[in-house]
Amino acid sequence: MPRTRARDAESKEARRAALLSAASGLFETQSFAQVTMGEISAAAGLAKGTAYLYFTTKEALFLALLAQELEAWFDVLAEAPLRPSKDAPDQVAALFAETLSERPTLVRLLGLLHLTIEQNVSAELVLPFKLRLAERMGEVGARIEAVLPQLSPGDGVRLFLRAHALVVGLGQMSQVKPDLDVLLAKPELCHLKVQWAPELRACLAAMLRGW
Amino acid sequence: MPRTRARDAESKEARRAALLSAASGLFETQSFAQVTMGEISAAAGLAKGTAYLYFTTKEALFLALLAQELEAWFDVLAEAPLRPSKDAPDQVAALFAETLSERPTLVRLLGLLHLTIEQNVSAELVLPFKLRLAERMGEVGARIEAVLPQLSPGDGVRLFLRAHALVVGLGQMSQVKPDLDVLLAKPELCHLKVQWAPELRACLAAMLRGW
Amino acid sequence: MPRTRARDAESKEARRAALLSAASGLFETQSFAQVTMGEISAAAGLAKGTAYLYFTTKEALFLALLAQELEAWFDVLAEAPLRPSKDAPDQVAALFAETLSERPTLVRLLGLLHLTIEQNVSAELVLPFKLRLAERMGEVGARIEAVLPQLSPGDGVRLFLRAHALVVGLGQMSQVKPDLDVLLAKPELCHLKVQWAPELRACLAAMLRGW
Amino acid sequence: MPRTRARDAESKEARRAALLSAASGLFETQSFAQVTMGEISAAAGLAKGTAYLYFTTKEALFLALLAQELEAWFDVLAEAPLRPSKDAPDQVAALFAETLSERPTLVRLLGLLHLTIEQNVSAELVLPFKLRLAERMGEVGARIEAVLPQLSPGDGVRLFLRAHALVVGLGQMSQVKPDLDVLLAKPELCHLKVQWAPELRACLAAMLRGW
DNA sequence: TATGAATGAGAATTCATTCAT
DNA sequence: GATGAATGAATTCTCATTCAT
Repeated sequence: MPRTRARDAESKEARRAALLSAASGLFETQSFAQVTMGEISAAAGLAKGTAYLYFTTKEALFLALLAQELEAWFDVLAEAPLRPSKDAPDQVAALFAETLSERPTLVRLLGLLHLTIEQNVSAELVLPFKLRLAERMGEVGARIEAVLPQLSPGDGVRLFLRAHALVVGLGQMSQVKPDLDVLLAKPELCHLKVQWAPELRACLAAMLRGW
Repeated sequence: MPRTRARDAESKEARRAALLSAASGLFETQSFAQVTMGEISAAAGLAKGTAYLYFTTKEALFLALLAQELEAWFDVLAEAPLRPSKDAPDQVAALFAETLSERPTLVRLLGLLHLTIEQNVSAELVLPFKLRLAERMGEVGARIEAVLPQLSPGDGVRLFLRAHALVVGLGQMSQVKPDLDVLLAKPELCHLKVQWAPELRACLAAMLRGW
Repeated sequence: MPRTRARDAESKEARRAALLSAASGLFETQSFAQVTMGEISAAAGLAKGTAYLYFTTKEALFLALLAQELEAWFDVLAEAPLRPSKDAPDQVAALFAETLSERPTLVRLLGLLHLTIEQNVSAELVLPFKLRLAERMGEVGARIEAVLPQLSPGDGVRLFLRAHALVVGLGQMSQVKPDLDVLLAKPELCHLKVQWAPELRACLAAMLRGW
Repeated sequence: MPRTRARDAESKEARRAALLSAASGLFETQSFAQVTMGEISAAAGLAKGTAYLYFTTKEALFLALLAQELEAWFDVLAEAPLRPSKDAPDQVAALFAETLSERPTLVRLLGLLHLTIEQNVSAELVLPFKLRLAERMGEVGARIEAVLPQLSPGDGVRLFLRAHALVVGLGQMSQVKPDLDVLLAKPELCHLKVQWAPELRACLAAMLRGW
């Protein structure tokens, strides 16, 4: 165990990253409630209390993780090829659906943001997160506005918010208990089944076409 | 204490209704986790154990409450005037947004359905709920299909599912902590504010127009 | 369901027997705590409250069951061939071990008698049970005394009490959790394994030889 | 509240011992079920949760208490004077009966071992307990084998197991409810009375004589 | 900075028993 | 005699967070 003390900013940042990485790994196979601060610390090679030197609460830690994941996602969106065309709505919708499908952790964290994370983190901590989020949504949103003539300025950000809502809502609907899933196979109920990615894409595409 | 016993089916139904009503009242001002079975029973004038004669679990009780609320909502939708016209998409969207705005309990229960309720209730109890839900969505969905030429058969049900996702997602986004709400007033962040009803309406209208 | 009322002593006795039989059947596969009065009543085709017309408590019901089982066991012992001989101790020990092996319900009930049953039944109810028990132990005990010269008058009853203690103690020791049973296979621990019937027989035989 | 923290192994052992001592004290006048973890912690001057830093479950705590009591008992047996003689069986029996009479807590814990403790403790925790038990039974058992020619190698351990069964069985039989105890004074029933220590001694002595 | 022992709140559920009808 | 709705007591264990060293 690193009895060594992170003195310089660099090694402190390394500790922080180790904690985030550990949390991310554990969150892949367990729910937010199941992942404990003790496990995260241990997986990062630190003592329980040490985690609290870097993150004020468990929720703050996951907020940082979400910020990291979002940053990476926006990076991808910022470089994605976008060209004005008559099927631009579908292009954009597919871009969202595909890039998010590859990021299940991000999707699950987005489902935690409002109900779990924001409710247990001080406003001072959320503020920079929100500011950065607004910045990047504005930046990438502008690129999207550029290829979709029906979007007015500011609608790019709004698209992100609507997509967020769909991601969260559809995410919940597709997490079905196995024994219930069996029942949903009945012909009367099979219409209630929701496939996350195709549904997200279809919703976004329709929404953009009709914007 | 009411040593009186609900003997006939009628008075038993009254007890059941009293419990649902008590739960509904408590749920208005508290979260699902905060409302306890003890409180519900007491509010209904019954002993703690009595609630379990009518509902196998806390989740089963709230599932029944949701079923009741949904039934009432579908009743309203089934009688709402719907006429084919070029702004039918907006009419339908407005109908959803308005009727749901008046039913905050229903909206919050919908947010509980997949993550909390269905995960803790036996499949046998969910099955009739789902069947009835499918039935009514089919019934009202058909009415909606009739006024929206772009909807194919079955799209009515799909519309309900997509609306459900939006309701849940937007519902979470609009539950903002007061201190955070203050910060969202800043000019850089005000775009992130989500007003539930107008947003739901706009999303649904756009989606239907572009269906 | 028998809405018919047991008026005469005969049909009342039939009800009583039905309850005992139901309890016995359920107790074969479940523990005392797991068997509920509701289950017993239902299995006997009666309502829950009706069981309390025949037995004042759950423990009283099981005391009656034990009395029944004991009576049958004593009947067998009373007719078992017993002949004085130099290996009479082993004969008697074998008789106990074999007849009890065939009566697992009796063995389990004996383990319940002191800790569970007698602690929750009024003394007035235990008295006739004890009197009858003393009577039969005296009766069969005398037969045993007759073939074992080392036994003085009264030692037959004492033998029963000691056998009871062994039955209970060995009974507990042979109920080992499956995962623990695996560990007991180790060479260092295999000596700790106890086989109920052979051990009971060996203990009783040695005890009688050395009486 | 003792915000003081047991830092070194020594003070941690002291905390452990304090918990065991507290549990032992409470168990003297209450049953296992009546003694709560909260009471134990409080009696040890600790918070409820702290007990779980030292023992994974309530049963694990009582298993440790039993181990401690057994260790002390075996220490006494290991140093008890044992000499071969024609009344060695009675000597050994008396040794068991007397030393156990002085240890009512040990006797009651032995009655808990199979039914309550082992059923609720992980096999990993029971294993070292069993191994140590086998070791000490072997050690003291060998001493006993040395003074009793009728015992073959391994019979010492077997003696302990049989004694355990008797201890448990007789222990239950001598825990009679006061009101029942009055009835047992009747001349027809006084034969059913069991005095724990003399009876244990007599049983063991006879068993050893007839081994 | 790092540690890790100490803290303490928090709620669903079962089932023997009763008693009004 | 039969019913069955109503009663209500009772307790473990987890884990985020703190803070003395």
